[in-house]
Amino acid sequence: MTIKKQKILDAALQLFATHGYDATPTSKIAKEAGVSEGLIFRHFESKEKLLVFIMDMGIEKSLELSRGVLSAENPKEILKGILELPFLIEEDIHFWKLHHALKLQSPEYTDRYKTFKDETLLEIFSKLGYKNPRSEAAFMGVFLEGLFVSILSKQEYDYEQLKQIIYSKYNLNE
Amino acid sequence: MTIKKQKILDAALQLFATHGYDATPTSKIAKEAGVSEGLIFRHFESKEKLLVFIMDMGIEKSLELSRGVLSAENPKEILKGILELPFLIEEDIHFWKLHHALKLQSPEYTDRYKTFKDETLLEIFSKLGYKNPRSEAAFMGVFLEGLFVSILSKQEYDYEQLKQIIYSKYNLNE
Amino acid sequence: MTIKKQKILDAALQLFATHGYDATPTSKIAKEAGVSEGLIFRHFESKEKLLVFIMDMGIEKSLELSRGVLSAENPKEILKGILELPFLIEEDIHFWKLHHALKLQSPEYTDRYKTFKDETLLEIFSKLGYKNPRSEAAFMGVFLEGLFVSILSKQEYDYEQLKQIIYSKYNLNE
Amino acid sequence: MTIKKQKILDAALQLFATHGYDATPTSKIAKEAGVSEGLIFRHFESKEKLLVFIMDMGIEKSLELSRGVLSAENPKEILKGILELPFLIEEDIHFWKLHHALKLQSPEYTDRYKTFKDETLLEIFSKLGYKNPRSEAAFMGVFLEGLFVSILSKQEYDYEQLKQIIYSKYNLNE
DNA sequence: CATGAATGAGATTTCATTCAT
DNA sequence: CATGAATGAAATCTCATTCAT
Repeated sequence: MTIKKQKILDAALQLFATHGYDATPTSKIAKEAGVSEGLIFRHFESKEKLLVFIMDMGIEKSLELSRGVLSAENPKEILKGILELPFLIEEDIHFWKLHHALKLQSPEYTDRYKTFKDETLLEIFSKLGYKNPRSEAAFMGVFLEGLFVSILSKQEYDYEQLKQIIYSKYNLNE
Repeated sequence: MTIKKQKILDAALQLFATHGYDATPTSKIAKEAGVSEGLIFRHFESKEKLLVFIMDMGIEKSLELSRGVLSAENPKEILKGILELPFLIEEDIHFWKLHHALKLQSPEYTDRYKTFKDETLLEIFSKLGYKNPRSEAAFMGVFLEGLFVSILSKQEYDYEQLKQIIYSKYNLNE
Repeated sequence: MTIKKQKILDAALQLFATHGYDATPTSKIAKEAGVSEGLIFRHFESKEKLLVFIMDMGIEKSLELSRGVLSAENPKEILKGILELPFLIEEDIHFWKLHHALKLQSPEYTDRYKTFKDETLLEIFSKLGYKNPRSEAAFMGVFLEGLFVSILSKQEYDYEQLKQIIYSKYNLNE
Repeated sequence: MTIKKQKILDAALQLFATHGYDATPTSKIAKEAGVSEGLIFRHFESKEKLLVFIMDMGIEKSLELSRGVLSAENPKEILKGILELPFLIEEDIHFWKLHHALKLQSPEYTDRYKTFKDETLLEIFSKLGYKNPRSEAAFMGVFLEGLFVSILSKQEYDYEQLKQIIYSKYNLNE
């Protein structure tokens, strides 16, 4: 990976996240990256493949991070870890903004992560012995989704108290 | 409102929602609406003003609907009503998809609704006598946000059970 | 057919014929036609479809002309007519230059005419009662091909004498 | 001549012949030759000089071949030899396809061969004692041209019979 | 001799917008 | 009110060529 290729990736991610994929011309990416416009196409063939590359990389990284969190032994620890995940997006905020923007209108770019998330939650609550794990997984899925969006849109909630509500619901404080 | 103007609005909303504002050319709107491209500009001046028109109309309608729900006397009834709101979007699914898509990347089009929602929730939980209404409002805000997104993205959860979790949390079943 | 659309066709045919399809940018066509570059694509969608349109039109016109010549009663008159065809290309010289240029490298644009020509020659010599009509058709096909190319490349031959050689071969003089 | 230089020549000739000079990017030549794009320019300076090199080489080879054929003593033998020339192009089919493609639209690359051909034919028929050698040369020129094109475009004629027609015309069977 | 990253000019195409009818 | 021809700016993409290694 040459420096310039990396600069293109950085610039593209930031611009796609901030203004949207369709609203971002390759000329702007090139300028932001300090690179000729042609180089984008030498490295990525097309604007869309650049997007795919960015999404694949980001999802791969996220999956790795998530798998780390989920490798804990104690199921309650895993649940605590999952609750922390939304707060770990800060450093990848651009990726997650883009991810979120694509989710509804171009789900093909984000499906891989969605599948992983759904399956993981279901597994967790099965392991925890809930009699209706599917229902609990749904609740957590919905709540986590809302948490993600709230953090992404910089809602100024008291997130510690929010977490407490979940902690007491699942007896995570003991 | 002539028939053709309405057709333009319908086509634009559907296309903006499905593919995104930037990814939708006016030519496609015109074709979908069965109308000449020029007519769009005669009625709405510019593509952006067409978007603003659509968003304003949609938000107005939503506020009206919400105000209906919120006019109930009993605060618990209001809360029940709020919980139903995410399920009422089905018929305005295009508007809400678009709303959601704009929220993060072009918040200027959606701020009016957001402000309304935040203030309303806070007021409800104050009325209900919670000692920390801001915190409960945050929880419900986050949960509702997740619920919206889940419904928008056609997640096949068992939403009745989900509601029950909230119902028991706030003793809405009595 | 608006005037400008016709101007585009004229300019494109002339430039494609003179410099080749690939060597002719649409910007040059637009300038030559006195038209905005975008208009080319409004009318023809793509540069290649513009080429197809030109070729189809030209072939249609040629087939019509040819059918006129071939409608004579007397088979010898028909043969005379065929021999005149290469000399009728002067007014469509641009089309035929382009036709010739595409024949070997992009035969898909010219096949329709080729098929017509082959079948017609065979039919003629069958009607004339030659015992080996296929062979005579081949000879005339080859000779006509050479004649076309020679005229296209402005070879300064004495074409009257050339015709005489064929006339005496097939006894067309009596 | 290094192996790689030769590979570039082979690939370029094949691609120029098949798709045309303008339609062939240097990147494709490089890929086809299994060579870096830069190497093309190290060896040939520019794409156009590569074309010139190819054409000059090919014409030189053709002239040599032709001179062999024409060195026969008996003028009728020479004529027979000339009639065979179109059938010798099989092994240089790519060169001749390219030659043919350039003839009308970029004659500067092919003039050398044309001049040679015209002068040679005239000389032959003068030596053979025809009273109108120019006219016979024209006829043969036209016929040969047609023969070349027919063979290049893989027309499935019975070429033996075609040759016989010429053989009897010039009493070459004696 | 050879590579491959990089450029910049230009090619094709798209698209919001204008305007005469 | 409505059309559709036309524009011009900008978007995506291509490609011959250069250059450091």
